[in-house]
Amino acid sequence: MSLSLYNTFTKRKEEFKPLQPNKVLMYSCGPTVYSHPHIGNFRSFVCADLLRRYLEYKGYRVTQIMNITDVGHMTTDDDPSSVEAGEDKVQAAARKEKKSPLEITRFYTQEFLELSQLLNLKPADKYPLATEHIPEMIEMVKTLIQKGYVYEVNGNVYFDISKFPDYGRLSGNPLDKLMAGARVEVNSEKKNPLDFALWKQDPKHLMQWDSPWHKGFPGWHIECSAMSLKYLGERFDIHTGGEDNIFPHHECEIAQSEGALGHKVVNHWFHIKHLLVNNQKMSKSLGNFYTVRDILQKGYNPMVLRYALLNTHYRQPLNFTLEGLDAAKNALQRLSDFKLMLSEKMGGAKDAGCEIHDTRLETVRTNFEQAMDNDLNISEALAVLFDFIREANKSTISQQSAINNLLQDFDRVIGVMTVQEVAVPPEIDTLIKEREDARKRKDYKRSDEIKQQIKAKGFVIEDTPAGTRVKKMWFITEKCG
RNA sequence: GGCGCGGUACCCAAGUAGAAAGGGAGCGGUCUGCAAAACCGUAAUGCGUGGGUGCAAAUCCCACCCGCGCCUCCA
Repeated sequence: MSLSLYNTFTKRKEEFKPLQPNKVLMYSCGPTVYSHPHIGNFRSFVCADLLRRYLEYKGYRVTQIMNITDVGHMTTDDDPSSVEAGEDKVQAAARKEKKSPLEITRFYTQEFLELSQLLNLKPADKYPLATEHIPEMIEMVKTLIQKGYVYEVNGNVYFDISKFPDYGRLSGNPLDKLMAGARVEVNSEKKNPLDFALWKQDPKHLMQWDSPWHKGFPGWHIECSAMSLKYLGERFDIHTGGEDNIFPHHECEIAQSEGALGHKVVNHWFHIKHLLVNNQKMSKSLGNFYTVRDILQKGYNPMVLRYALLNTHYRQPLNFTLEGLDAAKNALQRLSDFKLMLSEKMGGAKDAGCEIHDTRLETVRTNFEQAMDNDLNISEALAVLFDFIREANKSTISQQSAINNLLQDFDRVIGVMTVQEVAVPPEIDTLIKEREDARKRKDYKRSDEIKQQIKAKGFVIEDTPAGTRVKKMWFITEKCG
């Protein structure tokens, strides 16, 4: 079976064929590290992670590079109070927080990596920083100058898009229409309003590097071209990013990389749709803006957030709601309870009788793979899993290990079942025994009191035909109710 | 104005021509000291609206109505 993926460049689903057998070179657009990452940022990282994990599940060896953008974004965004027109986001944050740009980017890079780990993202092979690759960027700009794609005005270096006829192809934007609808142009230095900066000079900018042109700093787009070339080479398989990157960022990247190298560089463009909150764009003024930390502080286990971000197809806008987060929590609880049932070797319904055979397990696996092969249809894949769980819950289970292997394999892809097993603390054990005694005496009042005490400590009591069982409340803390 | 995406039950969400998946919530059961878990039953005579093509349409075509994204800040 082969994987088919939608390619933004061709606007079709295509069979995925790596450049080299069994190997995939993947570049993921990473964060700009100037503030706390929000759940929308992480949707695209989680979806890129899902793609990577599924490729690995299928036996590819994946090399994944994720850039950290720590310089260069221009901004006049929806928070105008904090950012001056044309100011770099990192610089604006530095001014606002009264710190140096380096302190800012280090802090938020660290936070990004911590959150990535919490959300069970497989670490990229390398997280190159833009500011540590200035020489590579300058090299590439030099090459572009040699090849005649570039012009220089007052120490600013621009890419001349008229030299690159394919410009606009990725996004499907006809250039004349783009110009017709372009926002007010403030920069009269450019030959064409769509020309974009490779190198800028601005004496007020806090971060400055020497260059053959003028002391200054790189344009945003050049970092991905330079760093993907350095770490993945002249051609690579997949480039991922949020849909907002299609234009202009990735369009510019294609122009730079292909201009410099003289051939196609990226085979497959993989873009993740944005998420909405309560069917509206997330924004601070609407009060529906959530950082990843906001969600975790509400008491949700990071796996719950991962599941919620994952469970809608990546090319579908995801409507994020707190209700949806609770649904995700309960779905994970169901998965978790199923694993518990398996580990306790308890059959399901007493009158079940049906047995699950190995051939059935293979069918489940095949169905899961077929769903994922179809452009990562995670919703269908999860449906296969949940159908199986219902079936297994009412069957006689005689081969726990085969089922466990199946679950583990699925979880190599979805990555949500990895909560650490924690031993039940002795104090809880004592309480359980005390409760057992109370129950034997039929002192149910006392028994229920103890149950409450145990719950307050984050564990749930369940009396099963096989005895009393205690479960850790994994997915949400009491704080959230 | 240009390019593109979406509107499927109470909520989320698959399905793109041939009997409307799955998750969550609710309700009714079985079980239980009570619960929980699990299981069973229950939910769209219908897939934004109006037309059209087909033996057959959520699925194709046309029009319209909503929502969203991008058009040099954005994952």
